[in-house]
Amino acid sequence: MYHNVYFCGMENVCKICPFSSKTATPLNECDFEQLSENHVVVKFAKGDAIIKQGTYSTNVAFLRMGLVKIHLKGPSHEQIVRLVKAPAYLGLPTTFGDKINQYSVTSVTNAEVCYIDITTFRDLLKNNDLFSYEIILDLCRNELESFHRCSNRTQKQARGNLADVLLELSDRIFESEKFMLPLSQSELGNLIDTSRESISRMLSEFNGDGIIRVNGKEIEILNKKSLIVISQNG
Amino acid sequence: MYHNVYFCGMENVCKICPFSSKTATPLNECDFEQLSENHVVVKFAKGDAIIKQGTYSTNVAFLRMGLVKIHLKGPSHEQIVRLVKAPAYLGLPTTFGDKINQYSVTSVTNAEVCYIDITTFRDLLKNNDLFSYEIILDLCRNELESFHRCSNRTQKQARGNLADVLLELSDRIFESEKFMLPLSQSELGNLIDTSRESISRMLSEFNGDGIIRVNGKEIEILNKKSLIVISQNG
DNA sequence: AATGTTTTGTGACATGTATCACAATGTGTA
DNA sequence: TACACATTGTGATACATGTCACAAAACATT
Repeated sequence: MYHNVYFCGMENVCKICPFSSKTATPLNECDFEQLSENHVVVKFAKGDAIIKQGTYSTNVAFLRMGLVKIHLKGPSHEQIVRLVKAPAYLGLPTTFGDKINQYSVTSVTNAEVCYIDITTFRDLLKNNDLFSYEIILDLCRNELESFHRCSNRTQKQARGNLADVLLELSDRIFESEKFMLPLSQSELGNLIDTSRESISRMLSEFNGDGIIRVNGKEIEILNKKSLIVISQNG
Repeated sequence: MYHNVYFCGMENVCKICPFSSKTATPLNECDFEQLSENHVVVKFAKGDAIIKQGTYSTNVAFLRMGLVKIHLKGPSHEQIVRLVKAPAYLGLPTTFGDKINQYSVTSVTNAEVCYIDITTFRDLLKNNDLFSYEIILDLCRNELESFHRCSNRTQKQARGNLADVLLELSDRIFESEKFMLPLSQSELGNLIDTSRESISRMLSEFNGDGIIRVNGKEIEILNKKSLIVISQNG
């Protein structure tokens, strides 16, 4: 675990803007200056805790690089609620809520997080309509995603959910048919609400059926269509 | 099903403000005038569809009175993702997203909804920092709630989830130990991801154990402590 | 290389709950 | 009042998946 903290110069601040790649928010001169003076970048190694449930937080965290998992203590075990890929803001509910982190965020790959002073962030929201609008857009997208995820997870059975995750990793996270599993099998279990053993059995099954090829942590999707079918059959 | 549409005069507009009862947003004179000219109130009877998944929407809906359910088509059946009590905005993700409603909203009691023209609403956001801030706060709260709900629903078994819902109805929705179930048993099943039959059996069980008293749709909570224990045991 | 620790594979078994079936009861409507 | 239709109660059965147990493999550390 290493923390490499450094202050950003102007040349790095721009990395904050493309928060939503589709509709990047232009910041004006003044905004730039404010930001460059009030934020700090921290590097995290794979597995490091970026945000810890229950702790106090006074900064806004912007994930500028890497992949992280959002997880929280459930009634019976730790639950991973989603994977988040840079660029994205982390822990906004804490920023606008009671300042106590309601969930943990842990890096799944090496990651870089940019911390912005909370008052600077709020001023930015106040003075930059487009910026607030972006934040609202993002929160709305998350809400929809939560709804869909919730209805999927609870209605499908384990095979379907695992197929979903494999497709998500391939399509959205790594954008490749072949990738290294960023999570252990028990983490995958926590993500789709099933046991470690079931994950192991299902991966073997998919492998045996020629749908994927498993080689250690390396996964190659051989038959995407089958995966989609599995993911759709309840 | 009856629709009683009427335009609001100034005296009604104020009902829009207490969107978050804790931190009501003060609107200035100008805002008031804009709003009173650009919104319409519609009454819905119990069971009416307020928003229908898949339809196009150009208005912001503000639930000023009543109780509604948010539900969407899941892979195997309709799923109720949450109950929402007035006052609250409905369908914000649609407002800020692609204008196609991603979920349905149906009234569970009689309800009154105030429709605000979308551009008026956006202008309001632009010109009123506090207002945008309220919206962001609300969305953040929803995100947290979604996370917790998701981890509860998937980790607890049916008894625990039913206990949860009964407690929520008593504490948050009706604020009374005794209330009429606003949903049928199959709707309750869709809410906590279990079958209609299981709901029936569990209600009988709770009734037999003296934890609640069931009389038709009327429920009285006799032993809240037991319900809490049940809700916490996975 | 040797050793301890974490992760993975797989069998046997227990169990919560979905599903089917059908009766009973409640509710709205002509 | 009567009839159709939706809701609820309850038994019998099936099955997906959690849990336990233990071996094999992978990985890290000295």
